[in-house]
Amino acid sequence: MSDLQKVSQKAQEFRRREEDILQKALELFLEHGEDKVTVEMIADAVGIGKGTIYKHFETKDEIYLRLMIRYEEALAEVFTRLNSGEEQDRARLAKEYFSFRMREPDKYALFDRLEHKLTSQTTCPELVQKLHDTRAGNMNNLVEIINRRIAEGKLEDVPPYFHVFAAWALVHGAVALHHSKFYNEFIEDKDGFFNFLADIGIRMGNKRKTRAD
Amino acid sequence: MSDLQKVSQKAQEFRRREEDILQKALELFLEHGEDKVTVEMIADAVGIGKGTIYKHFETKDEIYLRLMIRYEEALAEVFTRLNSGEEQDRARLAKEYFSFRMREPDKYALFDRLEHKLTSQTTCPELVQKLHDTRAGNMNNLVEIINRRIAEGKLEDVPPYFHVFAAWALVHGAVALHHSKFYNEFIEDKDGFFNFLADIGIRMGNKRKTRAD
Amino acid sequence: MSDLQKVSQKAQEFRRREEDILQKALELFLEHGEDKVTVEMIADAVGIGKGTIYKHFETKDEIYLRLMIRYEEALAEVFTRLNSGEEQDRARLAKEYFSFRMREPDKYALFDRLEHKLTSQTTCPELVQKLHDTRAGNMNNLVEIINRRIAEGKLEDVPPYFHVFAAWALVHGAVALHHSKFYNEFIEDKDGFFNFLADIGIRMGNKRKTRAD
Amino acid sequence: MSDLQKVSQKAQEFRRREEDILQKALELFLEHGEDKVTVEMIADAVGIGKGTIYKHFETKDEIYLRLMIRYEEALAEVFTRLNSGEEQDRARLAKEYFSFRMREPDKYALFDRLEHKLTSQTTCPELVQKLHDTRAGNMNNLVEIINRRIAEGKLEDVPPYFHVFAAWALVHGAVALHHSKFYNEFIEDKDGFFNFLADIGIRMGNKRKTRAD
DNA sequence: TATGAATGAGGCTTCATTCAT
DNA sequence: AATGAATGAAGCCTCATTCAT
Repeated sequence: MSDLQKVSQKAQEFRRREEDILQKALELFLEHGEDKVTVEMIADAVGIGKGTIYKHFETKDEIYLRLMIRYEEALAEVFTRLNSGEEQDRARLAKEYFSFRMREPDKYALFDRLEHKLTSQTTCPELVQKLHDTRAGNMNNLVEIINRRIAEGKLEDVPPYFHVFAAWALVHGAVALHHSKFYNEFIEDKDGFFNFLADIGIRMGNKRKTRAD
Repeated sequence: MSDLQKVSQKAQEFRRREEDILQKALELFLEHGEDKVTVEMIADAVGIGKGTIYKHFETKDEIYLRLMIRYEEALAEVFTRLNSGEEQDRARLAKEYFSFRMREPDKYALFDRLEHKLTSQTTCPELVQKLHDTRAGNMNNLVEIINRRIAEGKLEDVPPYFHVFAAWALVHGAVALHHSKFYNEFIEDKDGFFNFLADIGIRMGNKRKTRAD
Repeated sequence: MSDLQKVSQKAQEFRRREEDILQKALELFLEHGEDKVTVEMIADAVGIGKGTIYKHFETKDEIYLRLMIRYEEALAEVFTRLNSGEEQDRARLAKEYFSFRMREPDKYALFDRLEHKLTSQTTCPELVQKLHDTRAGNMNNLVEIINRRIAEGKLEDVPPYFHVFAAWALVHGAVALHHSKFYNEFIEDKDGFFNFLADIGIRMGNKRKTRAD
Repeated sequence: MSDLQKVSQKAQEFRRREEDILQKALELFLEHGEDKVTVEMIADAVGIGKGTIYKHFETKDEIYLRLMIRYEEALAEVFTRLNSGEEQDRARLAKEYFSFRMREPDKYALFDRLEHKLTSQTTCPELVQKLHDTRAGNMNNLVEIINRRIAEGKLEDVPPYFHVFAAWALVHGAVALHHSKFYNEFIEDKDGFFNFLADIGIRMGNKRKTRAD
């Protein structure tokens, strides 16, 4: 094997290890709550030394941020995949966006908390920037789709982000509901309820049918 | 002044101080995030010693819980006040419930985070119980109102908590939206957007008008 | 009632309260261990305010010391009572001394611990002095008795405090044994064992019978 | 030096440091009393940071327990060493046991106090277990020896632990005596006294010689 | 005199981060 | 690059003692 190959192999292993760290960190955050998870726990879970973590990430906050970015990037991937496909794929885009978020409510809630934890920080401003950029990209994708559907007369003619955020809010709320111990006790027919909710979501931005329609 | 008066005066001052602590704690939690606020900071803000805090609350967690309970109790008060009034007051109840929550989105979000922080704890189980009881009471009030409106044919005939939670979810989402730095940047016409959202909220559980209607 | 009577009655009540405090403190120390008992707990047990304790005792250490002194004084009383009586009473003195200590092993152990806790302290030096004086008095009483029995040829002719401390040591050891969880598990026939021990105690200072005797 | 060697050297140093901590802690406990010694004081004495202590011991209590176990293990070593030797070595065993305990009375008294402090605790139950196991082992060694001497007719024929605990009690008492400031003042001829005591100890379980013997 | 709210020094423990090997 | 022992700031909580009423 040539030196070049060796180097590239090492680099690859290094990146794979980064994956491992992020993956295990995420699992631990979800299982125990981010506050209870120490850097040492993560290192142990990956099977490496604590110091090694700091070869990959400057601070624990960076781990948080990287996870958030990955989440947002995974979302961008959904868009990319569907956007390059057929017409009907594009139609499914908005739906995919929300189902993506609702699929793992705990994870979503985790990122929501992390968001708050990191707002007032100045560490890694460039990562914060990247996160926002990725989100902005995803947002633009959505807005574009909404715009088309407004043009087609299928959605009420308000600024497109109205629709996006309304849907976002409903999803966000649904997620919060989903993992609230207290409220959960009340909902017996969970499937029934979430169908009801989805139904609302679908109808909610629709152009109101007047008698004249 | 009689001894009895003195005693009662002291007790009153003691309770007022408790108010002070809770009030300042809340302010600090909202300003800096609950994790960054130490017991000493709260004490300093109130202008008392660290130890005094512990005459009122056994644990920092108890401060969290007491704040949550107060919030829920304030809500219960809204119900009590309106429920004892005229018919039109009762009609406003559900609306009040949500406007109450949306009025101070940061506070609402704080309590949402605290909820998560305290779920897996066993400290002060009796306070946790109290919190849940108060909430259950508030919930029952809402359900009752919904039931009447279903009976009047104004709302779709699904289990009443479907309506409650759907609305809850939307409000929750709207709140989250409201204090998310990122999404906030996008929304220029905030009033317009929240009107749009409120509109959806109002329509969303309505009985669907079929052509036959 | 005259003013003088009132004053003396008040003084009496004050002294009775001191008794209460010491009594309850002792009970609590025995029940929970002196380290776990706070001044507030004592005040609550007596049914008075925390500050009142400090009208009677300058520090918590003083409570410790006063209890130790009372213990030693109770012992002195035994001596006084028996010493003023008949000849056979005096014969029982030494025995009484030790049975006094063994009657309440926990109490004895408590004072032993307190002794250590207070050694290096300079607070209340006059009380420490008093404690030592009382003890010295009791010791003298014992020594006197031992001297007589040596003179009668019943005990080995060594300095009298040899006998006193040897017995003291055995009693101390027996007490320690008595409340040691671990060793306790081993001793099944407790009565048998303590009889065996008492037997040794009785014989141990006896003049050794040589063949010539 | 190979990696393996490096690792083992590190591990060795780590264990040596543990020794240091325990040693210094013991010294400080003996000098100032365990209650007055803070974890920080120990760290300073060893010349390390406070946090490092907690890499070795989970709790201050664990330090206490480890010291107690070491003490008991040192005792077990005495047994092992002598038991594997000649017959006359075995004869010295019981004597060694007690001289071991009496050699450092302060240390012995310290462990006695610690015993009391830790009984009602549930922290480190497995260490408590280990302590008790080691003790039980030592106890069995002693009992076995006593049994033989009873069989030889040299000791009174009572359950063997009667002898063990009687001797234990005497030693315990002697130790307590030794470090009691007060009683110490009285004993002028210390060597004479302790010889007297040892003499008693030796005789005390002996089979009583009757005239018929 | 009696009270008990207030105090704050001081203890234990945690854990993100550093750094020598 | 990988390690993990070491660090120490910082947090929570306790409680003997004080003092104004």
